[in-house]
Amino acid sequence: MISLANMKNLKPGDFPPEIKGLRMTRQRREVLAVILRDRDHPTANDVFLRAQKRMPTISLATIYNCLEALVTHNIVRQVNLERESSRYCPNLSDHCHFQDEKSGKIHDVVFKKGVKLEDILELPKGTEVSHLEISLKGIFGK
Amino acid sequence: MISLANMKNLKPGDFPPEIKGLRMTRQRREVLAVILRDRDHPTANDVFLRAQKRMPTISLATIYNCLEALVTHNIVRQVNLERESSRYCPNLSDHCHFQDEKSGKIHDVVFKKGVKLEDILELPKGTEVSHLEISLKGIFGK
DNA sequence: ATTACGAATTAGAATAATTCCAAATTTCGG
DNA sequence: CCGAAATTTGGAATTATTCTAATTCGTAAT
Repeated sequence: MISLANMKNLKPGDFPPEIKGLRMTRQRREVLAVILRDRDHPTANDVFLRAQKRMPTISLATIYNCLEALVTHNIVRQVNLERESSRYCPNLSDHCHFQDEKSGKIHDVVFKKGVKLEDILELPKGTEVSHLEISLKGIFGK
Repeated sequence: MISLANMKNLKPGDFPPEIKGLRMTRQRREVLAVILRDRDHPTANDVFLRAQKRMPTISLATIYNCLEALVTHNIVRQVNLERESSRYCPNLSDHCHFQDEKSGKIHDVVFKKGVKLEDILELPKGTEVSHLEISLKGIFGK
């Protein structure tokens, strides 16, 4: 599992073993470190501003490139809420997203144990789900 | 219930009674008629192209204005799939959307009878859901 | 019916997020 | 260490959507 701890002393070439076919660059390492550090579902621009602190020459285009690479390699998940800009999330376990209308904060929400999609939805025989996104908005309790 | 049939001879001022506080204009009537006619989840631009056939002077800005009015009055539902442009759906009953990767077509999918959100998700006490969107992608069976 | 006023329409400009481009740089296997 | 292939970069381009300000329209009250 990739964690902030593993990231700290990562050098080029040190990509965690589960990541195949993805070159390690300083920029990708930094983008991933930013996303693992504060797990607050930052936008590409948020990531850009944070990455710039430690790497002042990084460009926004690179942020987008890195994020795309991390997303297509299933290291990071892209989260789309309504028409807002995409956000990025290092939590790879099954979960959905709840945006609190008061604070704007996004919370990860997990499924109850044993819940299966086919128990919930009327899907025709032979349907294959490759992608599922559930997003909620409202007042988040607690 | 609003239907295409009701729409046909609608004159200004003839807005269906369940719609309060929304002025009836030729443009809104046409936009609504387009959405009710082919229930294929058109984008704003799709609606524009179709509305233009019967109303050649209508502008895209008006399409957006009308759609916004219809959406905020709960006459039409706005559907967001990934980063694509918004689509519009006249089906107001609880349902979610499945985009078939082969055809690109979007299918309405309903919940199994008796399924409640709180049975599915771990939501903290006091959570109030004001908006829920579930979207799926894959191969749609049948 | 006519009026008046707030609301809606329009074309075009503006914005925001994201993608594209082409040149310079970097990574990494051999 | 070398070289091919991938990546980074700044800036331009694109796309969906929103904004603006002038004109027109819908409707409630006369």
